[in-house]
Amino acid sequence: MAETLTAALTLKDIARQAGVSLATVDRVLHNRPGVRPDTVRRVREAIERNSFQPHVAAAELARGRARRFAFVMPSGPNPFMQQIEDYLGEMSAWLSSRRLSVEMVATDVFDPSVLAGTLEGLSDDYDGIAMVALDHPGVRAAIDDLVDAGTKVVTLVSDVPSSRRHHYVGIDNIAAGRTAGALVGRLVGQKPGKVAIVAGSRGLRDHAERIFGFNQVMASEFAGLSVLPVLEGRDEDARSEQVLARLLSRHADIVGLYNVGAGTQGVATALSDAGRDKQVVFVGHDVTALTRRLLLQGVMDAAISQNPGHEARAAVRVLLALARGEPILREQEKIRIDIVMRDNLP
Amino acid sequence: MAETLTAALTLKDIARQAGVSLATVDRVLHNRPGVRPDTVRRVREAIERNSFQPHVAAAELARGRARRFAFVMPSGPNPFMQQIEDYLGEMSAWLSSRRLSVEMVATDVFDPSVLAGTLEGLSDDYDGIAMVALDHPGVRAAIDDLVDAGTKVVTLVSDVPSSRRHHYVGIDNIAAGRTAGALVGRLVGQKPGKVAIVAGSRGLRDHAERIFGFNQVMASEFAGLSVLPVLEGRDEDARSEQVLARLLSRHADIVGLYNVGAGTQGVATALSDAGRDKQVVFVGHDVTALTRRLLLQGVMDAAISQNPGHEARAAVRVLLALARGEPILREQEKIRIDIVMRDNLP
DNA sequence: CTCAAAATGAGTTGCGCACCTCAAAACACC
DNA sequence: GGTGTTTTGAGGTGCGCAACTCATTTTGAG
Repeated sequence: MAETLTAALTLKDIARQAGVSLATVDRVLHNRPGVRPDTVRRVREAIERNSFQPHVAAAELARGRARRFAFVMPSGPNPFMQQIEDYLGEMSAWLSSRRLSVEMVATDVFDPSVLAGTLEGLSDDYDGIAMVALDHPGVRAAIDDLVDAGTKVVTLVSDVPSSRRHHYVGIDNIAAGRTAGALVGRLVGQKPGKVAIVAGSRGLRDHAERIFGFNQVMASEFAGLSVLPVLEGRDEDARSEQVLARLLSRHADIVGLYNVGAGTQGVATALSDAGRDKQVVFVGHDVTALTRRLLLQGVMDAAISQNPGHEARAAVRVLLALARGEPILREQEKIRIDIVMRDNLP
Repeated sequence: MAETLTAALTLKDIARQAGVSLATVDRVLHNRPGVRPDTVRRVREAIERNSFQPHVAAAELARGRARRFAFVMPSGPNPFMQQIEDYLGEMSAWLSSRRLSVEMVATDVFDPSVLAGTLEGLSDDYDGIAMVALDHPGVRAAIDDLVDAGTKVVTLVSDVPSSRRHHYVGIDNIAAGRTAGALVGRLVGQKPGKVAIVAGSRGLRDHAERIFGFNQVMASEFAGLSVLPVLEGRDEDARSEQVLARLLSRHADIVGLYNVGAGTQGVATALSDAGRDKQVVFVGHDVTALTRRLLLQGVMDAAISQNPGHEARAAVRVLLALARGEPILREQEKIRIDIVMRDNLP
């Protein structure tokens, strides 16, 4: 246990060791011009050698101006997004005691040109941006422009992997689909039969990925179950109910159901009205007031969830770490695929 | 969106508003003596009125001395505890850039008098302590002494609810047991039969609670399954294997198995040797290299997990917030009961 | 060698607060 | 009224760094 106490070095110590002045160390640390490459190397070495870390409190204090972050979210009512906003609200004391400001920017994230237009002016106003974004060339270009302007960008829930965004905060949707598939298969048991899928639209990247993962598992491991063609409910209750009701009436041997997106209320209603809510294994996404109730009632059997509170906080922490040049705790910021059943409801 | 920019008030502003000097505000803020009750009230009101938050970076910088935390953990090899240590190691950059020191203190947490003795001297050396503690009167008294001395105390993994510890970082073990029960019951399906339980010891609080929750669910919802008396494996592989092997040979109709604690290798071996690893639904705890392999092989069907990385980080964050007098983000620090199956392995 | 440009040293200021001292004022009590 | 005690004001210092200014030295091109 003879660990030497972390010496609490300061910039001054580094300057002395490197044989330069404080100003030069400061220039190196902030990549400012006016330092010979050889000198840069010497300073970097001194920093490495002592594994020196600038005192974040001192740095933050000296900065003066506060950092401003924006969350670009879909306009219109959406319980999941609403939860993210709520959790940000709960952080307000945490944020203000760090002189951080977080603002919400609502826009039509489903229209690439509208979204790209919204993003355009933002880099002047904000140090960092978290966004729920569509994967589209126009959006990709807008993101890259933000990055070039020095703004930190993280994608939230839905990724744009082809862009140069700094980080993605969300789940692996293929794995989520696989998990849903395994749950449906296992919970159905030995019983052979058909499995239905209700999605918002096959065009949404995350939905497509989930369906892909789901089918993967069904095909490879549950030969007794045959998957019916995907129904498109457009994430709306009325339409989801309608298309599912028709399917149920045509197939008496449906034993499993995977609801990929929203429209959960409609799906549940169709099941109940057909009097088959107890026989069909029903797996969906996200823990909301509704899915919570359906789980407790036994209508839903499991929900695949990405913790929205975690996502909101992770996005803020990642933006902050990026802005400060701190390393990101990858393990901490990774969003896990939660399986939520009645007894481990959060 | 006409939200007025958070005014970034300072102590000086509060002093002016309350009509007192900086020194008096400082006294109120730190509960130092020498201020008339009426004046205290005026200052408090000014703080409330502006919902003023001291700038944590400035406070931290002005403090000077670093904060020291200790993790009191069981000595001897224990993969779960090892993981917590590893995750703390991954935080080292984060810690040192905040001038925080975290030290590990190994002790025999299962011997109340040894543990109490270890805790005794610690309050002089540390500002905060996270501990894996037994629920025992002697330990409770030692914890209360620490709290009285001004040290912040959080219990980790295993709680001592009767003590005055400031916070518990860990899961609700009854709910964990219920979740395990629901999983075994659901995954077994319609098949009737018997269910075995292997625990470390019925004397451990967390094991007892898990068994309680498990039995609760089995009794109320899976009438077709009968639970056999609990086997005690002392968390050792050899003994767990031995007792389970004997049980398997006596009961040909075992369809489910709940392994409450460690000794997982022994349990798996017993199952495999009996050639029944595919027929018996096997649910256990924690994601380790071993359980990961068993899940992938299909020997284990699900693992109930409490994210050790999250627990380590949450303990540090809670200690820090307590030491600074900041509010705790309860939602963030809550440890969830994760259901881990093959497809959502983290 | 000369001169401009680049690199560097030296120094200052201020961020917002904790923590300290010392003196002055207000107060309580007899 | 005097005495001792409590409360308050005023002020200073320093934490470690960012972000500047300005003077000086070094470098390279011609």
